[in-house]
Amino acid sequence: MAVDTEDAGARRTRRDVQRNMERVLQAAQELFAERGPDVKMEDVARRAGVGIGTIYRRFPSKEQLFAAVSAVACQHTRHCLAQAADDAHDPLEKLRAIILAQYRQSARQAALIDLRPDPSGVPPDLDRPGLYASIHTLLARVIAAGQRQGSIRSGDAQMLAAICLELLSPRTVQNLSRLADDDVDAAADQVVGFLTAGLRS
Amino acid sequence: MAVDTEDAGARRTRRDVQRNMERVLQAAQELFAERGPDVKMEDVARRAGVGIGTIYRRFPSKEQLFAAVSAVACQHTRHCLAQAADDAHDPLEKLRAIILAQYRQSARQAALIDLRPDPSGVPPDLDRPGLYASIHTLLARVIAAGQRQGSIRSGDAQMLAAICLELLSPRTVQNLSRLADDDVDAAADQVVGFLTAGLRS
Amino acid sequence: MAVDTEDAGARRTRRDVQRNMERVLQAAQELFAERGPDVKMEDVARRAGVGIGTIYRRFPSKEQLFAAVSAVACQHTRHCLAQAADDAHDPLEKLRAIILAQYRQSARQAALIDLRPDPSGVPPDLDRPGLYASIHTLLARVIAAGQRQGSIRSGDAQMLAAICLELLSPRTVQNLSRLADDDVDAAADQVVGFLTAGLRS
Amino acid sequence: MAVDTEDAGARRTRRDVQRNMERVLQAAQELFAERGPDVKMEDVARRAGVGIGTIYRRFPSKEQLFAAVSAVACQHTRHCLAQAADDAHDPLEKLRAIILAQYRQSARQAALIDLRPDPSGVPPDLDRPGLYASIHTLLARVIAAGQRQGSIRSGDAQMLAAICLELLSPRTVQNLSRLADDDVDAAADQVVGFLTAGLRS
DNA sequence: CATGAATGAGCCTTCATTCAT
DNA sequence: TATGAATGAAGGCTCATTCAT
Repeated sequence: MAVDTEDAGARRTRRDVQRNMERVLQAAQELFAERGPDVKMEDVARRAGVGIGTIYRRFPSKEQLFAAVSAVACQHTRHCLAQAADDAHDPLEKLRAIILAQYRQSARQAALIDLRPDPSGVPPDLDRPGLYASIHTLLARVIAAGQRQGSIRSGDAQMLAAICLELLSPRTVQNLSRLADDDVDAAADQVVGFLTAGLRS
Repeated sequence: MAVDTEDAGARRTRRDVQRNMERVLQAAQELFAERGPDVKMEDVARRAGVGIGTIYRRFPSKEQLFAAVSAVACQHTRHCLAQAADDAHDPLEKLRAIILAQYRQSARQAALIDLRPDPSGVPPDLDRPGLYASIHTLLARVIAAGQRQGSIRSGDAQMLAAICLELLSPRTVQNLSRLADDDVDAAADQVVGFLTAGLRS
Repeated sequence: MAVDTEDAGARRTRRDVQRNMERVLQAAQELFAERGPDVKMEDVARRAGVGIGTIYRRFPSKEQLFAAVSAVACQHTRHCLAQAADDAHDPLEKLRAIILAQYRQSARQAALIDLRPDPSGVPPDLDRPGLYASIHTLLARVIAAGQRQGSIRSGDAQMLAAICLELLSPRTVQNLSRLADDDVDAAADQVVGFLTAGLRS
Repeated sequence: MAVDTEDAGARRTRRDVQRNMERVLQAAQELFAERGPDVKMEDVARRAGVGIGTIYRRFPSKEQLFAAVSAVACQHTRHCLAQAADDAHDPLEKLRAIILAQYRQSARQAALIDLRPDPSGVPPDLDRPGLYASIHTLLARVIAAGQRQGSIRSGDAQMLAAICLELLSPRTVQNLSRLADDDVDAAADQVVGFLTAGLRS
């Protein structure tokens, strides 16, 4: 029984810790998305409902917290986009699904991650380069497949994929969604219509 | 004679002042473009070759310096784009010219200004909203004209204009140019091809 | 049986507690000696193999832990030196024994305590002043005895004792031992020779 | 005249800056001596009568301020001791002069620098190692000279010099001076008497 | 009683802004 | 008027201490 009690205690503690870290990541994600990387650590702590020390226990610096947030969001994004691509068979349909996935995430308040290469290239950002490469490759393959089967007009698939990526950047998603009265599906439809018109052969 | 000397001094001073301000704006524009709005005022001063005090004499705060840089660049951009629109008669040609103008500016090392609305809306940015509105209106009118004459496919002209604007953002311009081996004309051609395909009816 | 069990448990617990405290004192002593008073409580806890909470249960503050370490080491040092003084009859021999005792402690990795008065006087250090006074008195008496019997040259016994103490400070012991290739007996011999030459009448 | 005025202005400014830095070094020296390296930068600034920013303008970190203080004091100390050694011809007299110099500095409130090797060896301390080596060499030579001419007893000159250095450490100087009712000359005399008795052949 | 996660005051450092020269 | 030294508020981070488990 003593053993059981101890185990339960240990398990409970660990669950709390786990939940605190999730709260921190969530708060950081929201604030970074809302106000950029210049948010104060204290603000992150406040929104997470913890003390600053708690953040620093797991993330030794602001930079690393930012990187962690980025990594988490990246994995999520990659997963969503790959999933969307898998769920459709026609290349144009795949593209449409990918775009809708990204636009709908903003409606779900899920953090959007910037999928574009960073021209300044300053922060290594852990997984970001890998993410960019994999997403870019994913899109380029889908487009190339469409070109081979004739449903997408010819042209540099790399460049066309890059253009798609630009139209999936967080700010673009937000701007276009806002212009469509926050009806992300409408915004996505416009973009999809535009893209497919622009890509179709 | 005393008067003459003073006059000469005053005139020279005025010319120096003028030149100093131009240097400051130039330096600020470059640094803001290179490293974002977090550059230090001292760095701006150093690159401009003046003391910090000199900057503060004309621009009472960093925010206002930033706004001034923005305003200058905006005016330039608006001028270029309006010019490009005037020089062509067919709506699609106008669009093509506008896009080329923006892409070529980055090749000329001229600072690109972000023409998109800022979703965070944080900085008042003096002239920016006006610029955005006028550019957006310009594009929407060109597109609407194309729709009326049948050369551009139907759809929400506001939204289509917004999509165009997203593809003219500094980072997009840089990313796509880089992907085309810094051949901005090639990048612009791809985008133009894409846009016209996407817009054409 | 319940009683027996509880008793056994209590006894075992008490033994554990005892051992934990010894470990904590040992770890603190080592770390204070190695890295000065700026060691982190967490490092002490880690080396002791306990949680920080365990330290705070017995020592309500870092200062008190430091004082406790000091007190323990002091008692040990005082014991060693008094012992050394008792084991010899000739005053000069007593001194020699005292010095050797202090130098050999450093070779045994035993923590050396600073026997000198602290000019800044900052930390109350519980027992330290008492220790200093008693050691100083001990040395002064040994020297005065030597002076009375003529084996030590005349002079202010207080001051001569103070000089001896300076040559017994931890850092001096370490520096001189190191210079003698870590041969503490050789270092002690040099100091003893020096001291006895300087003290002898 | 304009030129003159400007020059005067420039010179005056530079003099102020110079004086500020001297104040900072002075304040830092005093506080480091009084309370060790854990003083707050703000306290240094307050005692120097400047803002913290002013300190950071010249000394990019606390560590570097500390190093600068150390370096200044070192040069002064080395100068004093070398001077003292030059002013006497008999080796024993040289030693006496060196010791008096160090003891009298503490009376003059001049910062004493620790001339001994640091067993922990942690801080690089800019010039300190060089200082230690040069002082140690100086003392060893003086002692060796005394040994050659017979006025100092034989023994390891390196070790004897090290013992002298220990008796010249700031804390020793302060402790012994205090014990002699702050009569540093008396304290120095005792140490000199002790040393020469211990060194004389 | 032991644990170690959480806390937050406090320190070092930066940088926008002011002001004496 | 131009200069750049001085200022000090603010933010990142540490670590002694507390407390829920």
